[in-house]
Amino acid sequence: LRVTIKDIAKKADVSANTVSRALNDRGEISEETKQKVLRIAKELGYIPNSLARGLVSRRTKTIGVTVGDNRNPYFAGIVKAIEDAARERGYNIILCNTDEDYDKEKEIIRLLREKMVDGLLITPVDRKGEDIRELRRINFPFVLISRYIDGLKTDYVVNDNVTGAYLAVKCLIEKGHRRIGHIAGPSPISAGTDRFKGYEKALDESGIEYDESLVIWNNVKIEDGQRSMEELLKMDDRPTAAFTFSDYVALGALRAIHDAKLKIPDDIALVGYDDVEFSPFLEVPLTTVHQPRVRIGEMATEILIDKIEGKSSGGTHQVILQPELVIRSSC
Amino acid sequence: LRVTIKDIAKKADVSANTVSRALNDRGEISEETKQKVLRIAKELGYIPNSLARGLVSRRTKTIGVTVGDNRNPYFAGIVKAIEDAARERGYNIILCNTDEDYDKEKEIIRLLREKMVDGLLITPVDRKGEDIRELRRINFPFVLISRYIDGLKTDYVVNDNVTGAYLAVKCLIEKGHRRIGHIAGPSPISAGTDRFKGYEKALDESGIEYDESLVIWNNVKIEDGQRSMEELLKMDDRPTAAFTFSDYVALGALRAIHDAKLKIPDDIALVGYDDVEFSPFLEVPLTTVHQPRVRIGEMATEILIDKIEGKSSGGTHQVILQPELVIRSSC
DNA sequence: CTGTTAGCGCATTCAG
DNA sequence: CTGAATGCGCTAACAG
Repeated sequence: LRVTIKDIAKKADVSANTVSRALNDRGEISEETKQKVLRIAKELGYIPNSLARGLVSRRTKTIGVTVGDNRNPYFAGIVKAIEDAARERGYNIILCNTDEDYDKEKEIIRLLREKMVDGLLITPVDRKGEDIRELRRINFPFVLISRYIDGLKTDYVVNDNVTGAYLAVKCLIEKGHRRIGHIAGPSPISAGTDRFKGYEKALDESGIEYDESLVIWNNVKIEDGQRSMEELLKMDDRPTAAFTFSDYVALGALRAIHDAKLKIPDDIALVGYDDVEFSPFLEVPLTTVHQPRVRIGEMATEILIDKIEGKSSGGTHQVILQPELVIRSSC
Repeated sequence: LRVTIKDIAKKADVSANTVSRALNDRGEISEETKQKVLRIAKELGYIPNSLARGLVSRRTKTIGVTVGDNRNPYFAGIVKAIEDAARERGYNIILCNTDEDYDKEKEIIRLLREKMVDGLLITPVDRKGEDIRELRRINFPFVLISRYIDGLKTDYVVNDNVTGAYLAVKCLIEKGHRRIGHIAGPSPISAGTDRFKGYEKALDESGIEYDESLVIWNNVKIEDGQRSMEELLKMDDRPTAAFTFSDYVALGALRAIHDAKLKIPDDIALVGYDDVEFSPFLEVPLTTVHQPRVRIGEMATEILIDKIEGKSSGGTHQVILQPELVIRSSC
């Protein structure tokens, strides 16, 4: 079916090896035969077979990428940056969604290793991350994105979620809010607990007592945000403000607020996290915490590929970017 | 380095072949040796090598996916649906962004064929699509998504863009608008010209003369939408309404309108296309045309994998879904 | 400068 | 029921 170097060899009346040399422009070969082989290869519409090549070179030039859900514009931006950076260096990406499910993540990583990806870019779904620790143990190349694993000394590119959340909630407090809800992320995710810590810290610093009933965990999807905000709103002593785990989740919160015919920020103030594309354009422009998605994706990719190709400067790369509060009208 | 069936064979004191049989649960093999092999494989932490397997089976269980830009929520939704459906059937996806560039698309398709993907899910960037025609010619499995190639009888899943756009513009006309701008997509893309046709048709039907200066082509990114809307707004006889190629592009238009301190829909009405996640939550909820992204992604994936696995019911699958106008407050 | 040999890891003949 | 041989397409090592 597909034309191989053997076919070219036959037609060019040389050995398969010579064809290989011509195509890869490697080893000694006369300009004449090289040109001849190249010409015939083109005539025959030759396309190399990466499987065969990878089998011997032990390189596939593809990296695995796992994110929670590529529809979340935060992840979408990172994935785009990764894909651009990877292709720039000759790599493709296999994209997988974990849906923030640990078993799924484990399965995905196993599958990606079967496919012999050269490395992994992972947004781990669990701070414990036994699967990730295993990767570390066997020295498989990977870089964590946006989240880390407790006590694991490994490469990652994250942002300072504690500080980011702290800034967000402090902004709310400065506007006079004392009862502030938190529509939190999943607690197994480092970004979830870190943003919660920032929330706690801001309250604590202002002498506001922490009220457990104001924190609803495990919000990842839009519907999660809606349900949680509905819950917050039907409290007897409902909060006057809320900090959501992400802008994406805030979309659901927005719907709940809208359905309850409440006004932002007068009835309830809102602050998100991530600063995604749509955030400035919402019904009321969303105050949020900015993260440089392009840089995050690019850096993680560069670190990973350098490591794969042995160009790593040694040592572990632990990048912690400083987030930035973007104040708009929702608070 | 990595443990192979040979390693297992040695330890289990059987031939490599027997190991292969045990692992794949195929061929005759005694329950006893099978269990033994399986146990040892697990002990050694064996992970099969898909490259080797693919080299002989001529199957990689991975499909290539190209979209314009995975950050556009429309594509993001489709990609998520594809990934889910593909994994359900044991496939992974290699995701590539074309940035709506034909040369990039060509290069991507070549690369994906090198990687021996079993099939391709493509959002082609050009109605002429010589590269796609070539795929058809050699009978390589692929399904087009959201767009088609002129006169090419091949599988695709699209929506009726002419009708969708027609409905959108008619809605504007019914509100009394006569000068309606069109922030159009790229003209080489079938969806771009088809939505333009729908626009023209609606005008024509209402006896509104077509004014070329009201149509600005080639809008794909948010900034494109902004620039084009700015252009529309600074016209002497500026339009009182506009129809944008996509909701994503409408985001940019929104910024331009906002910067010009104009009100929607009073100063200028707006209608988009796609009905993405954020559309109901914008400053003024966006009237738009709904497309079922999950179904589109799922169907395309099913059709492709059926074809790959020879389960195709024969004939070409040309699915044209009917779009639905979703009226909100922007018009 | 070029051809021959061997092997990457696995699955598929075919013998036994 | 199991083992030995062969080959997928390509590259690397060694001859010539």
